[in-house]
Amino acid sequence: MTQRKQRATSADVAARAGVSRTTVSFVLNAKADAGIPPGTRRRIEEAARELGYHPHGAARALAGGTSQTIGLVLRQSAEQVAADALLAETLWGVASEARTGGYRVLVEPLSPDGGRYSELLLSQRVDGLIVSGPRVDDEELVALVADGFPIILQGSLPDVAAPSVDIDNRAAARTAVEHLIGLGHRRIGCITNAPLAYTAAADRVAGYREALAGAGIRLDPDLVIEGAFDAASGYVAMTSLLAARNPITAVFVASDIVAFGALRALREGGLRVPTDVSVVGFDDIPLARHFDPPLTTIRLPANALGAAAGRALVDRLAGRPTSERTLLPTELIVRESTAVPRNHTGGP
Amino acid sequence: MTQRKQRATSADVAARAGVSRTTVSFVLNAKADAGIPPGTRRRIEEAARELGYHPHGAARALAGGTSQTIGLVLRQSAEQVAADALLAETLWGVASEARTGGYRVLVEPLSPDGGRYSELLLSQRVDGLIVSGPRVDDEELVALVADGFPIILQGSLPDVAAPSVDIDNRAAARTAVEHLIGLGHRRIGCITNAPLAYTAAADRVAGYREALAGAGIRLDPDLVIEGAFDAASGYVAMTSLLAARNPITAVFVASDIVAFGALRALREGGLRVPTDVSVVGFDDIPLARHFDPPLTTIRLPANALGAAAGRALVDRLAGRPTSERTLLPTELIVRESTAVPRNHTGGP
DNA sequence: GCGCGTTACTAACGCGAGTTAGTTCTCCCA
DNA sequence: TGGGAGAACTAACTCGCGTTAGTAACGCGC
Repeated sequence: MTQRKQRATSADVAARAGVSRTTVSFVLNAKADAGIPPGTRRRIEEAARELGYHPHGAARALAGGTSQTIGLVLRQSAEQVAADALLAETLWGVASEARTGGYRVLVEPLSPDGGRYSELLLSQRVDGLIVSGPRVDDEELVALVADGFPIILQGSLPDVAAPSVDIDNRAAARTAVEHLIGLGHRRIGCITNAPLAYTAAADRVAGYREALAGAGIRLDPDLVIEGAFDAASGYVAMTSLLAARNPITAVFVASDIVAFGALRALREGGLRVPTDVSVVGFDDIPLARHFDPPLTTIRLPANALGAAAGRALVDRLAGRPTSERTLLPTELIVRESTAVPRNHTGGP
Repeated sequence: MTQRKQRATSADVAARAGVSRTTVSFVLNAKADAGIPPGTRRRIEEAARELGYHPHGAARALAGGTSQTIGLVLRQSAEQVAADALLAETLWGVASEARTGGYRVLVEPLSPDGGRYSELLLSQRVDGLIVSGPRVDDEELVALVADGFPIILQGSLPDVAAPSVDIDNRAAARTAVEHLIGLGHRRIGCITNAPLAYTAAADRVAGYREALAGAGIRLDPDLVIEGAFDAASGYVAMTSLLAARNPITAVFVASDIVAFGALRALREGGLRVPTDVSVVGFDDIPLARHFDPPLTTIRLPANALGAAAGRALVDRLAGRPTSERTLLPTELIVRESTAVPRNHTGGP
C-alpha cells in the first residue's frame, strides 16, 4: 500500500490557528450565536484549507446523531433490475435531490425473497429509507414503519402507514385505453407488465377495465394476459392473444419492454401495426420512440419520481410536513402505433 | 413524529448479561483469543437478542477506523445514464460482491463536468472507490490515486496507476468485424457508441481498423461515423452513411442502442437487414434478441464487470494482492442481423 | 506456601467530532 | 473603585464502540 499522509483533525486546525477545538467547530459549522470576530474566523478557515481538513464523517455522525445518509432499497430481483430501463434514472433523481438536502445515498439491492434491510436503519447507518417496489408481504417493512422510522415508499402499498410516491397507474392505464376506444376500437386486449401480485400491475388492469366499462364494452377475461417484465413474456402473451377466436383490433400492453415482444409477435404473425392492430405501451422508455412503429405510450416520469421520493424523505427528516401520498402526473404520448381500426366506418 | 423506543447500546447488553462491555464486544465480534466460556457467551447473545441490539455504525466506524462502505462514482451525465441499459446490472454486481465482503455501497452520480467526489474519501465516509466511466481529464482522480487511496477504475484510463476492470473493447470489436468479413463483406461501415474522447469508443474503432487491416481491406475514413449514446444518433449516423457514393454492405455499430436507431434508418431507407445490409451491434442489451431482426452483437458481461470491480476493491481493502488490469471475456452472439452479402459469389 | 500459568474477565483510553456550561478579559458607567 | 455586561473564547463532557493492558481467582506442581 502506498503511504498516505496523515489526515488532519479539528485539533490540528485549532492548534495551527491558535484557538480551541470548540472555536474551530463553531466557525466551520457556521454557528451564528457565538460571536467570533472576522479575524479569528479567517485564521481558522485558512488553517483548515492549508491542512486540507475534512471533518471525519463517522465522528460527525456519532456526535451529531445523524449519518446524513439515506438508504435506497431496491426490492427487485436481478432479472427485473436488468429489465428495468428506468431504474438508473430514478436513482439519479433520488441522489440529486438527496444531495441538495445534504444527504448521500446508500443503495441496497435486494432480491424479493432474501435479505434484510432493517439493519441499515437499526445500526443508524442511514437516517431514513426509500423502499422501491415494496411487496405486500413485507413484514420487515411493516415493523419498521410501525416503529416510526422515516420511510418513503416508492410505489403503492395499501395498509402501510408510510408516505408514498407513485404515479396514478389506474388513471394512466385508463387514459391509454380510452385513447384506443376513442379511435374506435372495441375489441381490446390487455397484456400486463407483471404478475398481478404487483400492485402496479393490478392497478393498470383496473384502469383498463374502467375504460372498457366507461365505454360500455363488456370485459372479455380471455383478453387479459399476464406479462412478466421482459419482452419474451410479451411475445408469448401476444401469441396467445392472437390465437383467440374473435380477433382483437388493439392491445394495451402495460410496459414498453413487454410491448416490444408483443410487437415482434404481431410482426411474425403477419399483422401490421397500426393497420391491423393498434398497440399502446406504458413507461415511455427512451427506445420507445424508435420502435417500429414508434410506440404510443404513457410517459412515466422516472427521474421526477426518484426526486419526489428523495425530497419527501429529506423533508421528513428535517421535520417538515410531508404529504402522505404524492401522485405524479403521467402523459399519453401519441406516436404511430395506434390508429383507427380497419373497416372503421367513422362514428362509434 | 412517532415515538420510537430508545436504541440499546453495548453497555445495556453488558448490564443485562452481568458482564463488562469489553466482554460483550469480544463475544459479538467473535474474538477467538479471549477465552469466553460457552455459558457467558450464551448469556450475552441472549441479552443482545432480547434488547434488539444493533451496533451503532458510526461508532464502529470511528473506533475501528473503517466505514465498511465503498463508493461507486458514476461519471456520466443524466442522459447517458438514462440511455445506459446495463448500468443497473453493473450496480447489482458491485453491490452483491461488496456485500459478501461485508461492505455497503454508496452511490455518487456525477455529471462529467460538475461535482467533486474526493470528499467521500477524505471524510472517510467510504473506504474506497469504484470510478465508472473515468475521463482522461479527471485531475481529481489522478490526485486521489497519487495519494494512494484505494480506487478501482471501471473502464480504461492509460497513465493512471489504479487497477482497472474492463472488457477488451478492441479485441471484441475486431471479433465483431471479422465476423462480417468472414461472411464476405468488404465494404463495412462503423458507427461509434460515443465521441472518440471516450476510450471505449476509440478502442472499438481501433478494433474495427485492425480487423480491416488484417483482411487487407483499405480503410475508408468516410465510413466511420460518430454516434453518441442514444438511438437518435444512430439514426442520423446511418442516414449519412447511406448517402455515401459507394454503398456499404455491412455496419458495425458499437452500441446496441445506437444500432437500434441505425436499424430504423435502414428500414426507412428501404433497405432490408440482413439481406441488403448486415448489422453487428455491441453490448447485448436484453432487448437485442428481440430486435427486428434479432441483433448479432457482442455480449458485454455487465453484472460480472460490476462484480469484478467490487471484488477487486474488497480485496485491495483487505490488503490482498489485486491484479492491475482485469479484462473480462466478451462473446460474439450471432443472431439474424448478419448474413452473406447479396450477390456474393462464395470465395473471398 | 510459594511461584507460575491459565482462565475469565474489567478499567480505562482513544477514535474525532459536537456542545454545554463556564471563564477570562475588556470596557463602561455609576 | 467597584460592579455589571457583553465579547471572545475554552474545559470538559458526550456519542458508542474497539482494544490494550492489567487484575483477580483458581489450579497445580514442588
